[in-house]
Amino acid sequence: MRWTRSYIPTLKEAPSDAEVISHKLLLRAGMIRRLTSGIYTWLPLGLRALNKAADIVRKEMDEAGAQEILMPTVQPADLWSESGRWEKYGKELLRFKDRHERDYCLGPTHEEVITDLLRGEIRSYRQLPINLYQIQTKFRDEIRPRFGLMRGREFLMKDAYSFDSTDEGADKSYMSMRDAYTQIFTNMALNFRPVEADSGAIGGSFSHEFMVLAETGEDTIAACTAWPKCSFAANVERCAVLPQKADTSSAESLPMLEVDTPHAHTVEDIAKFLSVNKNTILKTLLLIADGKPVAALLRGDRELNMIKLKNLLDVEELDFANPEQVTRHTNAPVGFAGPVGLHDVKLIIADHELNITNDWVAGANKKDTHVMHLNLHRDASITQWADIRNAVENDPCPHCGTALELKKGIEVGHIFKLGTKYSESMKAVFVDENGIENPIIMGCYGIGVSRVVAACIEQNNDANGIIFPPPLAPYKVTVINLDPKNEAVTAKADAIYAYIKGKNLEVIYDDREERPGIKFKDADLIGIPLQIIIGGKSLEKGFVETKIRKSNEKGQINAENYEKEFDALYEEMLSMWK
RNA sequence: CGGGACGUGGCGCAGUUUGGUAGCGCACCUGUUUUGGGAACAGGGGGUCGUUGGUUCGAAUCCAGUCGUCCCGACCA
Repeated sequence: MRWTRSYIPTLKEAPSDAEVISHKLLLRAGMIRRLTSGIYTWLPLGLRALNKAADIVRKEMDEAGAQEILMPTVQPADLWSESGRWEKYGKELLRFKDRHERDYCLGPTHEEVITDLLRGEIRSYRQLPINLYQIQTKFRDEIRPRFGLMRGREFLMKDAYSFDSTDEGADKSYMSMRDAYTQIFTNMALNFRPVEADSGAIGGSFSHEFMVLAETGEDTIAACTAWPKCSFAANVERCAVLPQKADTSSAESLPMLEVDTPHAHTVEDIAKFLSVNKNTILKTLLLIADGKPVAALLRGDRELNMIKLKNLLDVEELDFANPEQVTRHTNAPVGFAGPVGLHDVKLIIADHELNITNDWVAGANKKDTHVMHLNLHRDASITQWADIRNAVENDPCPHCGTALELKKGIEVGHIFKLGTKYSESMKAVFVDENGIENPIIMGCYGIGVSRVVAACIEQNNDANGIIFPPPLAPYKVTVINLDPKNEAVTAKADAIYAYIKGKNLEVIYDDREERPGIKFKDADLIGIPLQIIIGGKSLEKGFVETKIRKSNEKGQINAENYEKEFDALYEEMLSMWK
């Protein structure tokens, strides 16, 4: 493709509303433009990268035995009522009515549609297993779209759904998708990790996320430092924290003692006021779980993990209590809650880490007062000891005990074993060998294709722009004609361009009548892996210049017999990404 | 939804405090000279100052509403 015939509107400066690097570079490189919040147009260069990602996904899905279909974007409300999600899904589901006042939504995901499709087709176990997927535009009315493509409202997603007649079969389907995903992200030359994840609103029994490691990631993952010997990695949301040995040495501790702590209502304040470390303070958080008050006890320097607590209590809604509720249940303003004397709070959950000592500082449920030497076993009545805090750096790995480290990640893929959640509510059944009707066992598997492009750029860039890995690069090579008015230069550039095109490599030929500086800057910005530069000065000396974007390695190849040298250079560039 | 910031030619910004009829850099058009890391000079085109209403002789500027965008928190590919 000649640059003069393509539409690549690069920008010298990024629009001020772009914050993260991938968003800025996508805009500057002329790959995307914003239409409205969280909704983007893909320009030619960007679309090429997007299609590369989609093609890699498609190839591996087909390889894994899945078959591509295409489902509608607009979905009828009835289906969502059947699964129960019309009520449950919330505002993220964009709803609207047609001219007959019938309710519809834009599909944020397609479990309902695919289940509806297959319940009409599948009768017998002989028709299973089956795995269908699509690469299609999704719409989720996100609370806060941000970071350009990273969290858009409209985005391209690959979603696959597996249907099995047995549990073992479903596990096999799941594992095969896990392998396919690993292959897909490997083929994209991304630095990623599969991690254990929470199954969230989609439901189901277990799931893994695929995380691209990047500083700007919105998720935090806890990974075992013994990698790759131990492969454990989990979203901190669900990373188990193992109980530690109880410390019984201080069992005969001092009697509990009230102390005045005027105006000290944060852990910080109390630590300062009493000159103690935050980890000797016990904090008591009041929450409302499906309308009932719950107290969660944690070490002062820890964070409550709402997901763990929610799963433990098995409730629909879990929220922090508001100040009035706190006052009602503790007889004190916010900041003085403690585990002793919470009469109408029936559920008191203590993080099992609190076992390590029997000497705590805690709130006294009285204004401006705390207690010292609190012994939870002696002084409080704990409903349950459990793992309810977020994992932190250096916690032991749940698999091997080695220290964990925390890393930032961008979620680009998520796989779920759904079980019979949808097949039961929507009556998708089959008849087994014994003539008995059973619900189909399902799995669902997603990849954020447009997010992959953003994540790739987050991971591969420098001060000059994008550094595309060859598998996702819109073009593999760029031929830069530094002086289009110079006949000798142009003849050579044309010839090299034709040669590379003839090899079936995608090549963008910068034939613009611009100053060299502009072309160098643009080539770096759009991140094409290999640059071939033809200019008057070097051509007179009998060579053309080359630059590998990733290593910034500059070289030259013979201008007369460039074929072999080019081929070798191209291979060298590819090997840098292996 | 709560908290914060912003809205002025395509992009980046100044001007708003203290009202007087819109400016700078980049980009664009014409010409000349240039031509190896975002050229120089000269000339030129383009803006209902997000929008609505109010105050005023006069509003980008003051007041009120409204729309939009971005950032920080609960969601998810």
